[in-house]
Amino acid sequence: MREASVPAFRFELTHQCAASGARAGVLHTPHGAVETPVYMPVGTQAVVKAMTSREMKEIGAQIVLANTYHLHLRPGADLIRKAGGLHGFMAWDRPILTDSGGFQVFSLAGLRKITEEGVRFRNHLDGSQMDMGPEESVRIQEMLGADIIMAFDVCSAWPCDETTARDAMERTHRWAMRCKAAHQRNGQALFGIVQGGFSETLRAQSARALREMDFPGYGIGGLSVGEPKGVMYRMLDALMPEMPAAKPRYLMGVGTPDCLLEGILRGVDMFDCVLATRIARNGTVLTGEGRLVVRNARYKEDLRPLEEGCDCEACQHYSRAYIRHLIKAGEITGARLCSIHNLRYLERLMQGARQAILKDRFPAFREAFYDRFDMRGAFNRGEEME
RNA sequence: GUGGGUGUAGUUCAGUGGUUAGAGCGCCAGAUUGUGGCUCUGGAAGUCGUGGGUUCAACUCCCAUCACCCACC
Repeated sequence: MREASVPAFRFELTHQCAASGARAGVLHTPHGAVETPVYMPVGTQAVVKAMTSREMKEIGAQIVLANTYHLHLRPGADLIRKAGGLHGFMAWDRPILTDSGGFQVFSLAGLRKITEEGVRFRNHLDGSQMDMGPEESVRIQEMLGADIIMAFDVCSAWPCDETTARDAMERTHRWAMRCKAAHQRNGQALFGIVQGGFSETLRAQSARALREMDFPGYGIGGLSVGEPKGVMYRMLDALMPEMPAAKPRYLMGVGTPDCLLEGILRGVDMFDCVLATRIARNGTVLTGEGRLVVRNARYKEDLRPLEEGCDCEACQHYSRAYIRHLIKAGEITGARLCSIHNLRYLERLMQGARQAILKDRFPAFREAFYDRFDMRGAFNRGEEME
């Protein structure tokens, strides 16, 4: 018997920009609505590093990620289920998305063996052996209780020959079917994941295959793994026409501010990325003018905020000189303030994008971003290889 | 005053006759895209206390001297 009290997952496409492929919508979940396009902060271990759930709310985060592999290893899904699922465990009453552990299969290469059945890991904490497959991943994700869960997929590397990419893609499709068959939890949405390496043909083929399986939403995986940005954009261009308009599209692991806008331009609704919080902990922040390495000596006596006009706690109360001092001194609060700023920066960027879409002015918004944002340096990765 | 010890990179120290003297930390910079990351990579930096001497060759051995430390008068 169905639990009528659990609202079903639903995506509402609110508006499509008349001047581009950019979309604005709303994800309706058991824990409330998420306005898209959305950047989802990553909280691998049931915490966005250095942040409390209350602070995440103050920043305006609508939804956060957690990771099946990491939480299964420690502290274990049983404990989290007993604690009221991830929502209860981490005191976060807004939506949560869990990644399946598929990406860990990829990033822990060398410590694992993949077969059709699943993956055998040597876990990175104590080296002991563990198995994970589509059914196991879904079972754990049901216990964790996120609003959106991801299929257990096979991610191929960059560069990658077409045969390897095709094998990974086809296995991803078979595993997607198995995830769907295994998934039972009411109200929780299971997203399939598009793979296909760096072949436009395979990407389109993967999107079609997933569409036929009829998932409530679709991840786009296997991108932003080191390829030039132009390659990633070509893959998006190739697969997007095959994606059902009525379902949300989630570009996994992206990214930098410019990549977010390029994704939105091409019709992506959801993103996640560790970049903002990771670079924050190493003393780098994002601003409308580009990246600012506040750790650098040039900011030693700079009493201005990280970014003029930013409404975040760091910018409202503290100077670059102070935050640099904290970072240099290894003080935790330095990492916290940079994280708060970067998360708030991306939140504001996405809000701006959404407003522009609703006014059919997304291309102009994107142009205005590039006019100010300094793309020199790291954010140019791979472009010279084009 | 006597005896002993120590003086080498910003700092703490390795280096005891043989190429352009090393390390940790610090400093400077770079990296970071579904987090194995308070991480990783690279760089700058020393007339080896000073002055003599021995030697083909001295951070290294000898003498003097200065500074600091310890012990004893």
